[in-house]
Amino acid sequence: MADEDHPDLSVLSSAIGYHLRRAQLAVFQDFTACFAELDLRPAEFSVLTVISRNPGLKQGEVAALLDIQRANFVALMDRLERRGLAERRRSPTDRRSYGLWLTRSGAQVTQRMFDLWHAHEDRWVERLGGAGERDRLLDLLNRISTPE
Amino acid sequence: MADEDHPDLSVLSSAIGYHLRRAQLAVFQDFTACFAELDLRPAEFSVLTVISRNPGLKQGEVAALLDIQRANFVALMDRLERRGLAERRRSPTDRRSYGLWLTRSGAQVTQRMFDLWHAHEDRWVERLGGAGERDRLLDLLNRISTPE
DNA sequence: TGATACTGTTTTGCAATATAACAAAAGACC
DNA sequence: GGTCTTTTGTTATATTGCAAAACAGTATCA
Repeated sequence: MADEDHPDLSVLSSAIGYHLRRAQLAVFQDFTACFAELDLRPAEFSVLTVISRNPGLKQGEVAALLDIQRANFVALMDRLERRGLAERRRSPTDRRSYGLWLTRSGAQVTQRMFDLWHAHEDRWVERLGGAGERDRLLDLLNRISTPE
Repeated sequence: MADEDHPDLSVLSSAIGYHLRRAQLAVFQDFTACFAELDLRPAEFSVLTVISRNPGLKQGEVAALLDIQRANFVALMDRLERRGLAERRRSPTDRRSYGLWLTRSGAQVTQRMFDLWHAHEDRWVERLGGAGERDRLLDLLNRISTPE
């Protein structure tokens, strides 16, 4: 039992999932604030990143890489295309599929995006106590999210 | 640029938010599977936990503790009440507010819930490499989610 | 050729979350 | 005591993220 002013949260305070959710929320909120200037959501950030590093990848491949359902990926890509950041180009060998590419404007935005991202990321690294702590965190998170 | 079979995800692979999201998703999916037997979502788990440890807390207080909007808490609590797990009792001193309590049946379910939870949690601790690693992870996550 | 599998798409539903507005009640202040 | 403000639970509504089913066009393969 807890006293009046300081409720007992001890069970939750040792729950991995509970803390993962809170941390993820904090980082995503900061992300949204940082990228308000470019009006980019986390999912769009990751899509632009993948396309910029791997131009020409098929739509379904990008979706699978990011664990996004093909069906949900459509509207996401529609928006990037409507904003002139990325485009679908018909595959010359497979008329069902599209390759995804950045537009010239999309490449510029992506460059600015990476700059913003480094600033965002650096702040969190500092808060964690340095790159070493960041690596430790990523290692632990990978043990959780890597299958098997 | 990346080769065909192994797309370059290096930028994302060092992104804290990206890995937080993936880890949180993995843990929550496992949570859902573990608690299918009791048909409890993560939010309901946390509410039952708080009420069981702090019976009589006001509805708004529980919501605030868990960072749940008062408005969204209503339906959540409605469901727990409809299932006979928890109940609202009018405060004797403030006719606007309710104190939240577990029912007898709710207390039993909560006990079973904690058992399931320990099994769920232990699996993840083992996967992390022991309680020491778990504590290290929680410490890092707290540095992220704790304000300032 | 014909059966089967893949690709992008549409539609739909559910759950989580956020905001605005409201009535009832409490508290503050003169 | 009577007004003004704040709190509490609630309703309604919109948005977002995510998942499943079904479909048409296309490729693959026996």
